[in-house]
Amino acid sequence: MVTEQRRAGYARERLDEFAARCHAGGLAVTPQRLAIIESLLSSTAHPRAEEVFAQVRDRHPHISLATVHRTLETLCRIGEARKVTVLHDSARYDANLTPHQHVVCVRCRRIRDLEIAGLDRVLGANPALEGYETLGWSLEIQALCDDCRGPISAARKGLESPGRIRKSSNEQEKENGRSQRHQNPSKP
Amino acid sequence: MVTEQRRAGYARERLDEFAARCHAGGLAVTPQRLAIIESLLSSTAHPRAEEVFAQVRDRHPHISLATVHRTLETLCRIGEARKVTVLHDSARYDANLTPHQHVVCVRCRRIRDLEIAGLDRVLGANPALEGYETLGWSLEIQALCDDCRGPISAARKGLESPGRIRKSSNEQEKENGRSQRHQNPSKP
DNA sequence: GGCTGAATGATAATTATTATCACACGATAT
DNA sequence: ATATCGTGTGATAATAATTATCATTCAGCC
Repeated sequence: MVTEQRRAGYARERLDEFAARCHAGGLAVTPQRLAIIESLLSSTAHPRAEEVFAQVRDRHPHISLATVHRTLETLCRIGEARKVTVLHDSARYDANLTPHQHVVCVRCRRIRDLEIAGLDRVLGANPALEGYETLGWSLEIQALCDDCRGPISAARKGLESPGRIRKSSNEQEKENGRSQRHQNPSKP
Repeated sequence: MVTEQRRAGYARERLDEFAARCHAGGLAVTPQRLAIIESLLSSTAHPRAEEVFAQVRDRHPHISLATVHRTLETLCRIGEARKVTVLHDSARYDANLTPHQHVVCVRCRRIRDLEIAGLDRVLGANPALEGYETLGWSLEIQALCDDCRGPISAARKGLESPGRIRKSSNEQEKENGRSQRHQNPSKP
């Protein structure tokens, strides 16, 4: 995915398969969805919903911003796109400045520290980073924790689809982390 | 940072040095700041602002949520804490499903793809991941790009700290278009 | 102890995102 | 093709997180 040619070829391929993948995922192939995936595939800028909206609007002046948000999350759910910012719902802070990484359970959103040896060796002096002054890096592992693995319980049902988790009056919060927000099944 | 003992020792040390570090950073040492760093240091839960707020409130019933938000960002700015979710302001999407990582310029927030070899080898079969079903991982490198390096110009001042970037009232809009929300000088 | 600029609290404003719901339309069977 | 059905969409309201504003307070320094 380094050259423009490779990117364009990849995009064409993905676009060709899109209808089939929608069907596989039980989704209707709508002009809006096509426009959105096409816009995403044509960009290397990791756009925000608003930016996709602006681009798609040129050809679909009637499209709604809500549809763009919805569709982007849908694309992530069926594995056609991914969110660069996985833990996006609200900011999380950490005063531990020792080198460490994080595992995040994609369902309950709890975060645990992780020490992974040898990472700095892999990252150090990477030629791809030419022109950048590296300040730091963070690795996040998306996973399912023991508690959240297994069949979807009734309590958890309905949380599978993406959506901000809101404080619902009857909801008991776990020690930390809110309920699941979106699936991110993309496996590198 | 694996055992509780080590964590507690680290926290005590950091707390002891906190006042000195504030002075070094040109910041006043206020009870609110002390309470917030103490709360952060006492936790391994990577709390949200709201959660820190709840904890700090026990001893400082008059503290404002805005202060907690402000202070957390301040702590990040002087390097006393870090945001787990670096690109937090708004969600960013990527349709490129080939294995790749991202470099983010912390000033202009542009994201560029990166291919780093050997990462999967380092991550595979890590004993620290016991009890987790790994779904994916993402590595993000924070950096300064060529364009943004160098002395801070007047125009760029204030963009140093991570966080949402807003229109400042004195900043006249140069575009009529609606998406002038974040500093993002276009460059592919 | 008093001065001064930075920090805070209270609150309004802004922004991103999601919920709701009436209606449109894609998919499938006829 | 046509009718039918259920999902998807557009418009808009609602919600949540975060930041701005501004009067007041207080930490740091004399």
